[in-house]
Amino acid sequence: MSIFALVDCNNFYASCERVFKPFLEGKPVVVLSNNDGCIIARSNEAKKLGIPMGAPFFKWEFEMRRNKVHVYSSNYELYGDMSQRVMDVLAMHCPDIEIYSIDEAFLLLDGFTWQDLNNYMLDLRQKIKQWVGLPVSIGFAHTKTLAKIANYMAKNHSDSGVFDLCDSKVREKVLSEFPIEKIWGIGRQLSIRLKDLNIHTARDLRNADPKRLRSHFSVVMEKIISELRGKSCISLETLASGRKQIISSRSFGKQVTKLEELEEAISTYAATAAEKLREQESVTRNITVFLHTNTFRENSPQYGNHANHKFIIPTADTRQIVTAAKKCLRNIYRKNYIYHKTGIILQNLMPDTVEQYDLLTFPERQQSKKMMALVDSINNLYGKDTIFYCAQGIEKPWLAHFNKRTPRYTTRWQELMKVK
DNA sequence: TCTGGGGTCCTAGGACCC
DNA sequence: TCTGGGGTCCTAGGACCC
Repeated sequence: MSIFALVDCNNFYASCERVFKPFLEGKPVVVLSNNDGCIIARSNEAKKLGIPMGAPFFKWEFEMRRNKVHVYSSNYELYGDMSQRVMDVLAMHCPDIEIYSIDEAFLLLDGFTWQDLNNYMLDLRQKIKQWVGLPVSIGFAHTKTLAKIANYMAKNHSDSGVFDLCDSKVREKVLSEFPIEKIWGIGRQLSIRLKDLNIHTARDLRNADPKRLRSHFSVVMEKIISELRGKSCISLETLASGRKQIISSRSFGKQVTKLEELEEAISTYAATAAEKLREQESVTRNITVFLHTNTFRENSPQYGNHANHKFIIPTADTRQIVTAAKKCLRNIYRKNYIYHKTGIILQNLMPDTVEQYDLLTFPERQQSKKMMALVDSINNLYGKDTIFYCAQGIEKPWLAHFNKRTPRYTTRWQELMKVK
């Protein structure tokens, strides 16, 4: 039987802020989303104050000030870099690693069973704390779904920060008390329907009839049951397989009504998406552009729409993608609305090596690739947006704001920490 | 003034083909 | 005048995840 570990950083964004501000240790910390809109990360102290995940900042501002909560805008560049450092340490300790999200990774420990896994994981945890400065929790078990549960236990019911769910007696006890809505893949809707069937705990679900539940729900539910039984159905996806779609969108930092501003915004997002596309060495065949007003403002007139463009020859050229995106935007733009958000989705991605040559466009395509490679290399060397497309705008009045962002200590020379 | 952003997978249903 | 059955592909929408 295989053994999977799930390594998960504790309160990742809040912990990243603490690395560079040690005085935050033991104090409540929260991190906000774009535009300082919602609370998206909380330290344990902030959780204890009852501040919920995803709550709008303005509703909690007073309460947080009263409790001296330290509030930061999100600093994705910093978090991305810190994440990379954690993943590097993990990769040094286990060759089979799947980076599942910015703060989580699965490890396949099959080759390590000759030693005491618990000690190996304790040591790994200690090294990440010492070398990167971040606290992590590690759970391990025979399937990924069980490893998720083990990780929950490590985080909430273990002093060491490591939890072993391989032992059948321990597993039986944990599953019998583990609520279904906390199981990986069971969200709000599914847990309501499962409870109607008198299934309340992970043990109840494990003991249920997989075929019957498959007909009630879907093949996903059948897999979850197998995983709970210790039969691995969800394998480790070690290859960076490349995304199947790329989205780039943001809410605006102010009210936007003019087409010109929307065009700048969509050009900016299109350029970002195209960069990501080239990074994973893909081309897109199909893009969707959407825009909409603020659905929370029920009293102002609402409008939302989307438009599609197909490329005859798949592309990763920012110029083509920006042009197509602007064309889509003009098709769906209507005057006299206050817009809140626009964005672009690149779909039907394929490797850029699979080229459908066209006798006439071949040379043009080679030029395009060279041009884009040059732009990317300049921006990689000297920093993002060293050169950019005029269509993206210069002043960008529509840009989201981050009023409480900390310096990007690890990725910008100008923002390097100063020691006095 | 102020409510995030970026993903995946599955299913149902329509269009189309033979 | 009548109109089956099987298959594929695509899209929209729902549910979930971090």
